[in-house]
Amino acid sequence: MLPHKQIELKLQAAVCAVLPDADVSAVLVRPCDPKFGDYQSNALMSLAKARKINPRQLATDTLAKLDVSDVCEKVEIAGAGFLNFRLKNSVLAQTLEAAARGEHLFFSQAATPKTVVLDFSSPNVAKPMHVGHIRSTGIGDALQRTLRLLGHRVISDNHIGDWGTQFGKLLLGWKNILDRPALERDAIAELERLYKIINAECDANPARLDEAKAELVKLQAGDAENISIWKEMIRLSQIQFDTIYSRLGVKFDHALGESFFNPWLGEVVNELLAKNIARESEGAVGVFSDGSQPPKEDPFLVNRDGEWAADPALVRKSDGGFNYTTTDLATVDYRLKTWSPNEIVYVVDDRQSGHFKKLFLIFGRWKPAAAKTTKLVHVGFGKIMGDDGKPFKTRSGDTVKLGDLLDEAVERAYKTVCEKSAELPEAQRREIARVVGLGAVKYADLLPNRQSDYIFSWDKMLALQGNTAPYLLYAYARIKSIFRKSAETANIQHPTPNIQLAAPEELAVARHLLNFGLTLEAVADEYRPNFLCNYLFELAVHFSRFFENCPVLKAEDAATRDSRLALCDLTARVLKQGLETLGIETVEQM
RNA sequence: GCGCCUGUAGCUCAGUUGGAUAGAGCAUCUGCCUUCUAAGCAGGUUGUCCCGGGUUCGAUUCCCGGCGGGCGCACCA
Repeated sequence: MLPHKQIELKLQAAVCAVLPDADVSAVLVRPCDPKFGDYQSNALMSLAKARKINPRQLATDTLAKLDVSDVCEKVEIAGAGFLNFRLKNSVLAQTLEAAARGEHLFFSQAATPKTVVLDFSSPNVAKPMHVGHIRSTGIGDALQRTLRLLGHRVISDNHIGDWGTQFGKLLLGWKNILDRPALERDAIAELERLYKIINAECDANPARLDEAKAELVKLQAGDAENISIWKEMIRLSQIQFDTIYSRLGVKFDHALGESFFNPWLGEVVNELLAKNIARESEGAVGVFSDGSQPPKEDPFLVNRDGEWAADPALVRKSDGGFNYTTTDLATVDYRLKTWSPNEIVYVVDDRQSGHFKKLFLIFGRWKPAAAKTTKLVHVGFGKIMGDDGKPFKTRSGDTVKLGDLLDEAVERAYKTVCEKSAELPEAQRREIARVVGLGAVKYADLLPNRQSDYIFSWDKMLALQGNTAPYLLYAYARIKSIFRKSAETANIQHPTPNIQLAAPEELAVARHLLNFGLTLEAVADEYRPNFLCNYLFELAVHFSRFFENCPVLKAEDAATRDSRLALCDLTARVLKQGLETLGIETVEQM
């Protein structure tokens, strides 16, 4: 067990001894400013506050019941009632030695593994994947990797947009103005062309719109020709998705598109009607407020000119068609029945938060028992903006295609690699550029707090200094370089390492390594990969200082050298594991 | 109009149960490559945490009211 966890458990026991009825689940030990110690707990102050007792007295009483002398120096009470813990140097070294023997990598498996359905990426058939998809795909994949690393069971499901009204227009276009050679050259571009032309025609000409609707009705009725064209459009789109996902290294367990849930939509609506959760209104069927919460917080109500008016979630249109709320409900039901998850997590643009609020409330009314055991979570994120502060577009004002974006990132990285490492063979420079370019895009997307919009900047993500993927990859490559040199040198052996921490730079790296697991847990709890980005950046900074100040291969003696080699190796392993968890590859040399 | 999100250094952004003197990168200035990769390191400068109240030992964080920005508001997803 990692030292901070030992301290935490003992502290909780001590608090129990002093305050037997206290809820100690919030009594936590967190890393803190090094001037105070390695770890700190401020939980006693809030406990004391709730009980109106003197916090310093509580700290003193707790400390009397607390014996952490096996792992810590003397515990200090500071300020209004902080407890400051400083690890014994020997404990730090032992923890690192255990890691060097492969017993752990500074994190542990979750005590109670969860089953989590992760819904992310969700591109649309017949449309190019664009820059917006990087967010859902990257964040979702990082969460998938983090949860799995911590021992949770993850079912990732790509809820592809393969059904809906747009297919009426696409079918009309396919039948009338399809350019076969163009389709073979670039299927998605051709499908996009069809859609744009027909869409414009429909806007201008109601008769054309009726034709499109007729094609859609035929498709929904199972017309053989329309079904086969529709399937072909899905197949062509899937090729595009697969190409992108393979470049990004993203994998899904399932890709159950919207159409998969078609058979159950009518049933869902009937059930909602039967249970009086939904009712008819203006020919459509919708779920309305049940008055269970104050109007201000009720998403089924909207205030118009001082009056509270209904703002229902429609589940069946007046023409008999279904809405995406219906599909999402059928999807929830399927997931419950198939995987019995503890959580279903949707990694979707924040703009859809209203939809999810309604969806989750309907779920609670529709499946009250399941709602007690399964938590639905919307992990939202902001938009990507251009440097003009407006949504990120190409110069000509089009959306930026994801494939083009990745190409450009790799190309820009290639130019830099050629400047910095001209001596490396061409193929290796290409490979470095691929890893650095893709890594830079992913890292830049994961670094900001997901809920805020961020400004997309080639220069920032590939500037190769500061908090960027290239900086982290560079730190990793520098470590690997030491080991290449070490292998070249005769007479150097690395037996079971005996870790000795003396220099402040060594201690800083060592302490930071110990917090890897805490960081992973925070990422999983809050669904925030940016915590891991910042952790890895700090690790790289600590390592770079160590690298500058502490010679490894030229250390004063063999014991120091071997200890430092072990520290290098552990740093490399955490960097690699951490980057991998963000979906970013590493290179041995750059 | 109503609701949701947001406002932190010149710029781009972090800020983990409310916690100690609010941090990083960029930019800018100054040093450091016959020594393991200088895509690096060391140091200097940088703040009305939008404004005003409230809660309390303590507020960038929580509550209320303003102001500014973004987004969403019945048959698209």
